[in-house]
Amino acid sequence: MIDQYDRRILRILQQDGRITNQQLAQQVDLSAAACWRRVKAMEESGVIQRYAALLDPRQLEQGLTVVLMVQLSQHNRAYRDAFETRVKGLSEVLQCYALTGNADFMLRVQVPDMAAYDRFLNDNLFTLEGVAQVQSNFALREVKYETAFDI
Amino acid sequence: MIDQYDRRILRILQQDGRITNQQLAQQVDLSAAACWRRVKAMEESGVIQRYAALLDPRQLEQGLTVVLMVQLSQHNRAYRDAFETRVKGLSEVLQCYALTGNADFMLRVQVPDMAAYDRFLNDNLFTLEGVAQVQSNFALREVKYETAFDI
DNA sequence: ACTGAAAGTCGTTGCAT
DNA sequence: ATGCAACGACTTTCAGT
Repeated sequence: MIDQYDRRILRILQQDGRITNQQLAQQVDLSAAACWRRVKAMEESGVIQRYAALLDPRQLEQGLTVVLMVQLSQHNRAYRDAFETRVKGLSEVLQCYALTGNADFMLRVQVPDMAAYDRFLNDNLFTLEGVAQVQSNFALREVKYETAFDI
Repeated sequence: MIDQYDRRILRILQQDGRITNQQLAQQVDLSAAACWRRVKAMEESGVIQRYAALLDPRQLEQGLTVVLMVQLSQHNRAYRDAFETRVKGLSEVLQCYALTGNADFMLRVQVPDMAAYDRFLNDNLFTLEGVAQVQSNFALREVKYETAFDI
């Protein structure tokens, strides 16, 4: 089970995924070897899923964020699976959740500009059977973007 | 400016933020020193914002994801700033975007369970002046979660 | 800008507790 | 589970192109 040492390790790694093992060990007050073994065990068990560099989309010409609410026309398995499989394969879709409420799915899409978004919709979403409604909400501002949650 | 070498470096770092500089250099076909300087320059300029370990919320008792749509009663600066400042300070709120469309904001909140979400709403959101409507959409499933976008 | 080499630091394993 | 010690691997800097 995960104990307080693990939690402290995770809290730090969420904020700095590239901290050296030695520094990490020092901060959580363990020997380097003990700390290292704990991190490896959590990578193995999937508690730590992966490490990522987080980039600035605006500096990389991917500055348009769109939040989409999608409704399917019927809630059968075929439409749902087709939609989810498509979504997983689209590199513009960074996040997708199946939701309770009016909309069936929420998507976050990251594209360079409106022209690219237009293409994205026409080529990838409107071509899908069973997509009844798509509401596009454009991000005026990113108020907060955090990957770290409470542990 | 960012060139093709930088792009290749970024693509790899998005997927594996803990790759060693040596491996990275080998994969992009640069010497270790050249690769290292490019990475440092991109960290300096903010193209690389930070490195993060991505964890599994379900294994850490933070398994309830909620997508909130929030409307303010008036669109003046005071209400908006109060809301945004509050949101930035709440560790349960991992993402928040100011949006076009009916809702003014979309929030993604990560909590352990419904009881915690109830507390979150009552303590942090309903206490704010100027919040006219809050629609909570609970995530049934995480279809996709990606931090990497096209470069 | 780049490479190659040098020096210092770190990761990783084996062993003992 | 842990710490210590050793070795190989890696990061980082610097001189030279």
